[in-house]
Amino acid sequence: MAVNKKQEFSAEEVALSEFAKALSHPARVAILRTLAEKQMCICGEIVEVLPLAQATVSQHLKELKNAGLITGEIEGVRSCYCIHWDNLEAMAARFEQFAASLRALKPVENCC
Amino acid sequence: MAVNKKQEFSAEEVALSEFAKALSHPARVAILRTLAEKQMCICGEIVEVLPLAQATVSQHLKELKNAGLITGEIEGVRSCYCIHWDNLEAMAARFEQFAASLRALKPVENCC
DNA sequence: TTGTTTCATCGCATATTTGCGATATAAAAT
DNA sequence: ATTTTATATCGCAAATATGCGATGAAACAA
Repeated sequence: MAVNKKQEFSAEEVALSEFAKALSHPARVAILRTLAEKQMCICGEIVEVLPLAQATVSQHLKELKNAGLITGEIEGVRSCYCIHWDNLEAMAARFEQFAASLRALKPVENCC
Repeated sequence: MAVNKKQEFSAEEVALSEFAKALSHPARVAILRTLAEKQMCICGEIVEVLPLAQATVSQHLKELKNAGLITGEIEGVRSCYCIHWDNLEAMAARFEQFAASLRALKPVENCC
């Protein structure tokens, strides 16, 4: 019945999966890359770079903001989005730690 | 109209987002962790560990298999799932490279 | 004041995901 | 041959995600 069972998993698993979900659409990956490349806060420029309508981009920006990966401030008539570097590093660390924890358990010989 | 625009992004962005999607549910993170911890191919034991029905676990296993992160073989009446270590490392490398590519562009002073 | 610009949000349509009971399948056990 | 066991798949319901046109809101320009 599509009950949400996500909260029955460990906090770490949920946290990792939420970061992963933030990156689970190429538009959001592209937005992060664009924000980094611009070396500055940009606004509607993202819309011009992506093959998506303004409303759709705005929604992806909102999701990245909810995930904590970017910040967004209204500056007059424009909006200024930046990468939240601390949280981005926290996400990278989480992914690395997860990979490392699996790697540490890798058997010498795989059974299949 | 919910047209799928994913293929209008770069191959790298799509590849990263697909790996991310594989990890975007805590059940799938938990399955990978469990497979690593067991140090062996396990079968229905995953169902006992997770708070999900057998049919649901089977579906998550299928998605992990489609993403290339695990292998699955039928062994008599049982199924044997293992982590696909090469592809797991490929995924880890992709995430790391993405983080590194953003990090390299981090400005000395953030504008917001 | 009246437009114009920039962006967020609403409302809708469609697609995909999540979850599970029921059933199918196939090997193994009796 | 029949039953049991383990697992995949089907079919459904509900939830969530994706996409965008239309509209709203707020600053700015005329």
